[in-house]
Amino acid sequence: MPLTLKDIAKIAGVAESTVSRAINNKPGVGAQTREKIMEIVREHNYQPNQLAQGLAKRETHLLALIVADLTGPGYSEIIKSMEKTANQAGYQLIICNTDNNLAKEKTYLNLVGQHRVDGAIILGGTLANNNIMKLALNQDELLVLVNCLAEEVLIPTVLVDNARGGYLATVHLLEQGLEKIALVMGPANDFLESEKLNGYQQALADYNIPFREQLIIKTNLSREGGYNAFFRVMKIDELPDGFFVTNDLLAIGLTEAIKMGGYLIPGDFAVVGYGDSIISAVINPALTVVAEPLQQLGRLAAEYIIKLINDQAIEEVIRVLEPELIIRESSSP
Amino acid sequence: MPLTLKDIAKIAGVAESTVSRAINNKPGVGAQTREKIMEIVREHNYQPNQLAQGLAKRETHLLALIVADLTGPGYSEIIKSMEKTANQAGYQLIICNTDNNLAKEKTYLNLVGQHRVDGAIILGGTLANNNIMKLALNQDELLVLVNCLAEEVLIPTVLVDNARGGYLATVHLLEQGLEKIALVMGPANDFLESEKLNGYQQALADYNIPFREQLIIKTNLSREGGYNAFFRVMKIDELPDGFFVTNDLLAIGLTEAIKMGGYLIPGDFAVVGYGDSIISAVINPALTVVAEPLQQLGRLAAEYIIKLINDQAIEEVIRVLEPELIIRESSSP
DNA sequence: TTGTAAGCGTTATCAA
DNA sequence: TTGATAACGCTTACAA
Repeated sequence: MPLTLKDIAKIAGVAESTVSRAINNKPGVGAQTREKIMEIVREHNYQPNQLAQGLAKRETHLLALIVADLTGPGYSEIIKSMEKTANQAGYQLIICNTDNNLAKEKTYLNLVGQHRVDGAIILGGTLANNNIMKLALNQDELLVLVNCLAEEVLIPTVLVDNARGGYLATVHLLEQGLEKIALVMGPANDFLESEKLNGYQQALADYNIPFREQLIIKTNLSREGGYNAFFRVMKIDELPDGFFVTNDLLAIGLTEAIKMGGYLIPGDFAVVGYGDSIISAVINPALTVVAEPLQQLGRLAAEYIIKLINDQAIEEVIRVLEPELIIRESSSP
Repeated sequence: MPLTLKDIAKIAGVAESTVSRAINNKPGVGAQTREKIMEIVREHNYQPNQLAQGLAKRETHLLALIVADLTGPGYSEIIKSMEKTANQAGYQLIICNTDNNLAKEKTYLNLVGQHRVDGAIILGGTLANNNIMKLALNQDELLVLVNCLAEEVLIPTVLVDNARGGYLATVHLLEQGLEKIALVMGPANDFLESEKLNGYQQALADYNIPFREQLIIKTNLSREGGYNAFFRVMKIDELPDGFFVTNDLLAIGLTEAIKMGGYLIPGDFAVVGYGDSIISAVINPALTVVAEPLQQLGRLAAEYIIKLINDQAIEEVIRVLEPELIIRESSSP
């Protein structure tokens, strides 16, 4: 059973309030008394009970990290940097993996409502907008969104400019002299995916290349999806000369299919992927990719929620980060 | 400001203690009263303040997940399953990324001491045995170890039989008719790595193949490490015919080096890796690997710590899980 | 500068 | 079956 503040007060022969002031570096304690108290605190390695502190101050120093699937691409990196930033400010992150399960998501959002946590960060995933809207509007709960976007309601958000990413990838391929660029992407109802499509279209427009619906392959974000996408595209009348793939798994499948078909990358088809995971470097040839600033994403999200908690102003409510093109072998002639 | 138990009591016209009994399904409340109270609870969507509950009951329903590096191989999968199990039992996981920083590790272990969490799970990493020993011995703190092992002190542990993994990999190569099997591994002071070496040696012994120190390449767990390992091994007098690589990154580097040298896998060199990540399937040719039961690892760890918290007996204090060999192209003739 | 005492929202003990 | 009331460990007016 650890020592309590009361114990320390007794040992020091002062009142509890004096000890409280001393350990919280608050004014109103004589230098002598303060030193004496701190001495005892050190000696006994006293640690305040944060539960009691939380109850009295009505704060937990806990943050909920709500994520649909912890194993998502780049999430470890994002979370690591998030945790680091939060920790430096004295906050801890609670893992809330919703498994895309609406009931679980609701339960977790409730943590915020119950004042179990001081705020929540929602990372990626399709948003159950209703839940979030309720939370954000009806109550004064603190939320930050990362790599996803809420409709109809303004919530502080940090995300990567996926349209820009799509634009960069497509322009890069166009600059290689290619004109028939296929886009292999996930479901278009996913906001992140549709943004990449927008960027793709914008690039074509800027280069006066007509948009062809046939070249857009929407599939599920899996290896098989990528694999089949290639053979689907090979059935159209005019074959593509390059591919922009919006996801790692898709890229794996696609490149396998290309090789399986006896074609060369980038000789027959140039390929640009999305997300700079280890996978893109392992794929042969090494994949040119649009890289997202994962660490920055995590850090900013943590900074945002902590600012919110401390009633500090946030410069940009929707903070958009720039992706970067990393050129490797799969796209150079 | 959410409703409190007091508010409910006032509305129901009963004492707080009665409400407490009712919502906690405790005996000593008349059926009528109970129903009336629960009605009001539902109507107002009352949620008990868990901080206050924790203070009164001296439990937080929080678990610390202490990990050296969140981005470790397979950790997402382990953690996901851990979180699921914990959550089903009403516990939440707090992320504690130590960054291999002893000071941070100490701080985090303190969470347990401060009764900020009910228990802690330590996942992988080199152990600062001193810290843990103190915690486990001096105080009655609750700890579970996953994929690491404490010396000198008995702490409930869940881990994969890495010696068995090394054995399986080596025997598989031997069964292919190979006799000169090189082992590319990380630093031998890492318990997990040295276990794999043990398994390797046992396999050789069982097949009456002499152990040759030359064939053991110890390097850092990186892509470059794997790459250089190949060229180091090519300098010895009698070349190997197969490789057992204990890590994904090493495998990437090694296969690159083999191809760079103009050799074929498995024609010239068979390769077996460790850990069934997506990477092993991407490497060309697809890698035969020793796969670890990641989900089981996470689930059991959570179950263990919860049992510990509830004073339930644990069947095996050190629970050893079996790895499994997944045969792909890199090792078949 | 220091102490007293009332909260924070529960649970638990003991009477009634 | 119920209700007061004292904890739990800390913060914070308000007094002294």
